[in-house]
Amino acid sequence: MAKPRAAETRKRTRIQQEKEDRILEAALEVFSVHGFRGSTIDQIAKAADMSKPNLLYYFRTKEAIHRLLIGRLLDTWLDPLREMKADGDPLSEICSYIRRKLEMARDYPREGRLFTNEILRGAPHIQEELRDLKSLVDEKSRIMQGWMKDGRLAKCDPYHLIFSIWATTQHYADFDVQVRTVLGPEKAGEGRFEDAARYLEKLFLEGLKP
Amino acid sequence: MAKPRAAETRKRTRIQQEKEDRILEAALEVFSVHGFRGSTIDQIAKAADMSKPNLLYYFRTKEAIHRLLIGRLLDTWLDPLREMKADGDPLSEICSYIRRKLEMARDYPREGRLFTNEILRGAPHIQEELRDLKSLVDEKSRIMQGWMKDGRLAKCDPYHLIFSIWATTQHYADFDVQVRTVLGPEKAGEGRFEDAARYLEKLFLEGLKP
DNA sequence: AAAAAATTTGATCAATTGGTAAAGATTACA
DNA sequence: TGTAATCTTTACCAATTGATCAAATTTTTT
Repeated sequence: MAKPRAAETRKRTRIQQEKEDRILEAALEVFSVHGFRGSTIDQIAKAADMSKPNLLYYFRTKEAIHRLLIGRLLDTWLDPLREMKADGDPLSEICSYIRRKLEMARDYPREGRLFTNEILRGAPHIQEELRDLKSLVDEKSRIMQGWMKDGRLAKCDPYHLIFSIWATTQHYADFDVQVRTVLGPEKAGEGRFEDAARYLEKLFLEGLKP
Repeated sequence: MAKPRAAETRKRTRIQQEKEDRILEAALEVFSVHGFRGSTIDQIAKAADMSKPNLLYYFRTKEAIHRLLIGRLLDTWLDPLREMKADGDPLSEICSYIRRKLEMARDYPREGRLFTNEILRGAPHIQEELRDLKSLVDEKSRIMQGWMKDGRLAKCDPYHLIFSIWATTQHYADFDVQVRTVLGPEKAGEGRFEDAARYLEKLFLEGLKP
């Protein structure tokens, strides 16, 4: 072939595998901070330690990289919510959900910010996924309403309950700079996530018990 | 004068006043969605319905517009927290704080998103203001700790308590698209803010009562 | 080791972008 | 009403940016 574009080749070579990973890692770093329009291919190439044409050999366009990252993200982003099961104890189910979301904010803050960037922009690339999200939330809301009817969970709006869990946990990824500045040097260590978990657990446990 | 730049003129003319307002309004609209780097002067000029050089007659640079918006924002952003007074009833003070923050998310969502954009980017332009924020939060935290010691508020980490209020209220500005999609056509009307207020009030009231 | 395939690079391009210069149009005011 | 100050526009510039191409280099396969 005269000029193979990496993605078009049948099976992925060792180099392809490695370079693509490096590009995606670099792109996540850059996109999560500057957003799509605010990021340049040069920036990403530099972060991946390769030349711009070389990067474009693996991904035809900037958008292709972004699309792949976003797609990959949404795939795993909702797993914690999916795991919430109707046959568990309501308050424990909610607490584990909070804990899992908080772990994601701690372990994958860049993915979280990538998502927030996208939503802030009006979610132009993920309209469809947002509709999937809606049906998942609808389903889990019905579960919660069942719990409320049985008197095992305080009566409240399950949608806003879910929003409040998303908001309080995602906050530690998106507003990380602010959180660390406000906590100050002594309280801003990695222990802040445990402090947050302890506080949130108490808030939701007391706030939602029937 | 050969070529006066509007800002340098002694007193502001009628036209200056009006045009600058229009520019700032347009810039808020654009910046709050696309962030600083993602926004172009052309976009802003178009939104303000004037030519690019005309816009640049009033503000020398894109950054000057952004700086002014950010500065103006931070000035009022913390007012709700400042209003929280030690001599009120703890739970009512916290509830009013939540209500005020929620009103800001409803009435000034663009300002909220402008702020979030800035923080997501690592807050490059507001390091100083963030330190002011810290001392305000430190002060209010001490008030809350006093309340806890007196048994008028559940014992918990006051910093994370404040974070959770910021997060849950700001969420309705930043994640507006997601909120409206998930709520669906019937529940996503303006009433969603009252639903949110009702839910949050209950959560924090029950979760934080001693 | 030679041929074939895959990868990398340097030069380059067209479009966009932030910003300027200067001439022309409008407004305020004596 | 005349004129000086203010405002607006047209034309333009230099830098950046997303992307391409062909040639050079490296890796894999035979």
